[in-house]
Amino acid sequence: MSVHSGNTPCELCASRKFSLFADLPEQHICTISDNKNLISHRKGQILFYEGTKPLGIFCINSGVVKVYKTASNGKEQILHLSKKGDFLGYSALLGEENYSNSAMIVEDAKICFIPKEAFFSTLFNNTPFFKRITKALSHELGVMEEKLTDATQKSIRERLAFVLIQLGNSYGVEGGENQKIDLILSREEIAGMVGTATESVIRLLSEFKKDNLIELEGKRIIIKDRRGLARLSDFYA
Amino acid sequence: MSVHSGNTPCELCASRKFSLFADLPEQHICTISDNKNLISHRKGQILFYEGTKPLGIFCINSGVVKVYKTASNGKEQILHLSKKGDFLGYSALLGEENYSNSAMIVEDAKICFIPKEAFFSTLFNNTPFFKRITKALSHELGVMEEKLTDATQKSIRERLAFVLIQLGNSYGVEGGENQKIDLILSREEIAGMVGTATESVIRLLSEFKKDNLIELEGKRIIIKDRRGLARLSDFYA
DNA sequence: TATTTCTTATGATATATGTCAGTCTTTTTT
DNA sequence: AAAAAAGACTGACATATATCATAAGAAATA
Repeated sequence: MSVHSGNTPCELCASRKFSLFADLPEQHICTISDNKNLISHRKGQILFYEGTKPLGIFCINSGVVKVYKTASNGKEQILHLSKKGDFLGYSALLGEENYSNSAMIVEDAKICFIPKEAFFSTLFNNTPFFKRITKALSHELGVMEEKLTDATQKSIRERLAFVLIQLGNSYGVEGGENQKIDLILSREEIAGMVGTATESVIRLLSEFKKDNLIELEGKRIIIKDRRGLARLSDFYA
Repeated sequence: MSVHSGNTPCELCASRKFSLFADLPEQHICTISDNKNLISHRKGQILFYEGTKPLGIFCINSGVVKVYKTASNGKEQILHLSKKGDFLGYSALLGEENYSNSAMIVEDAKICFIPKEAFFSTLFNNTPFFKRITKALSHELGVMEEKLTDATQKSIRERLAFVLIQLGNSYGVEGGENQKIDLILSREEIAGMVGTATESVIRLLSEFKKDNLIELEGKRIIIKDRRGLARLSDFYA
């Protein structure tokens, strides 16, 4: 974990255009920029732990982070994956609560930490920005409600198919007919995304492979029949 | 559904002290008050439908409302129950999206409708109020994440026990050793809260009764052994 | 009051999925 | 390169829970 203080000011940051900072006025960008800290993280490192006190927010410059909760049986439920341009940890800050979830690096990452003072000062002096943050929060809530509904009403097979489609959308690189998911997740992590046992994921993946829906290349998954997966996931019904 | 325009100004509303409007300054209370509309709703009526456009927020003065999503198999997943003092529909408004869920009256209710203009004007001219709304939103997100984790990692029995405890907390009236849940829900609705089939709820309830955890009085449920239920719901902790 | 409709309840049955155990493979460490 | 650890995979098995069917009870309607 290495600190690059003063590295790449936000004004010039390439991943800013993907973020909620996208159209922040010059003045506020500078407040943020002067206070941020770019840190490099390796796979497996923890960004924050459930139950601890948030001191600022994180803005992902590169890499992938999983945000998850640890259930009482010890298993991880992955709530979402975050990548370039995503903000992390603002919900705990705005909720004035300790983190309700944990975050771990899944793919080596460069992440800016913005202390809460700088974040809040920008937020409370810039209503449009505050609105955008609130909008993002509301959207996230809707997504989570959808996930809850899927979790209780859909089968594991349907949910796995859906997770694969989503991974394809976010991390897919096209190659002819196929779409390769360019992100390495363990089977256990995929199980954490679906909310099931690791063995079930393994079994269903080989089934999907047998049915020519996907291709397996070690840990890598290649989607061969996106529509087939969509049909399976009950996306339209 | 009857309209009582100008009924009980917010200044004098008894349920305001339970709400996010609790310490709004006089001036803003009046903006809200002058624009609101108190409407009486009967059980079964719909407040809003998933997919439609929000035009304002709802503030519950009395009664109970269920907020739910309809899954692709036609079953309802109840996301939460709302009562006196609760706000409804602000998430869709702030997210600038159509309603992501529906709301139906579960117990006859009096509900104020506040048009979005009045709500927004208060929100954007009163940062502390905006903060409180955002705080509520963040909290809701955390609760939803917890529900998702429970849904994937706990058994139906555990979840039902937990739902009963929560219903006791929110709608319980004490009576000696026991706690009567003073809210009439169909078994189907309880199933919707737990995220399971109606028959499973019925079966588990009679099991809980046999184990002397609860008492059944028609649709009404009386909690006899709260600690027993808690133990059941939180097996590992 | 009779009739219809909805809800609760119980039984029989099927099955998806979790758990446990063991092997093989890949990755990491020494 | 060898040893150790972690992860992927497969099989056997148990079971919680969904589904279907049917009946009794309650509530709504005529």
